[in-house]
Amino acid sequence: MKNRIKVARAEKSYTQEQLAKKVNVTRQTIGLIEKGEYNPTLRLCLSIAKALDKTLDQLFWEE
Amino acid sequence: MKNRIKVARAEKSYTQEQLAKKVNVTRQTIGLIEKGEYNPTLRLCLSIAKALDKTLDQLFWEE
DNA sequence: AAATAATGTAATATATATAATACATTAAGT
DNA sequence: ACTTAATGTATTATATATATTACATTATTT
Repeated sequence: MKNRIKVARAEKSYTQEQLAKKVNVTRQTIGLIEKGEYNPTLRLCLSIAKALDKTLDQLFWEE
Repeated sequence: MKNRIKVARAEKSYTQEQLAKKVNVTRQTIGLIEKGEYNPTLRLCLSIAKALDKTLDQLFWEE
């Protein structure tokens, strides 16, 4: 489950913990999602996208 | 978890069962997702989008 | 109208996303 | 170098996505 969350988060200068708090998950969850080792739910993907001012496609779509 | 799967599926003239088979879930799962009562995983959202020749944003993004 | 296909829906079971806690490591600030 | 912030990672627990089975209802076809 590759994605571009890490870069988008860096653009906003958020720490994993800050983003986690914004989307109501733990820092660990953000960390694992960024590593691509997680298969997050749509609701969480939508929250993350909005928190980072991106769309789903910008973060999760490929090709 | 509102979405536009049902319309996109109709455009392709797929039954719920046909779509389910393409993305390796049960018909019930597709039905519940279409009704918006489900919070599917990203992997499944990606599979559905590809099966229907849409992007994530086209199916799941709002505003 | 009868038969069949498609969809709705409910109950229980299983797989897995996420939480909670904890400790280790790396990066940044002083 | 030392201190602290940020991130990596592992373990166990919990919540929930999905499967399975089954039956009901609605739409379609003949």
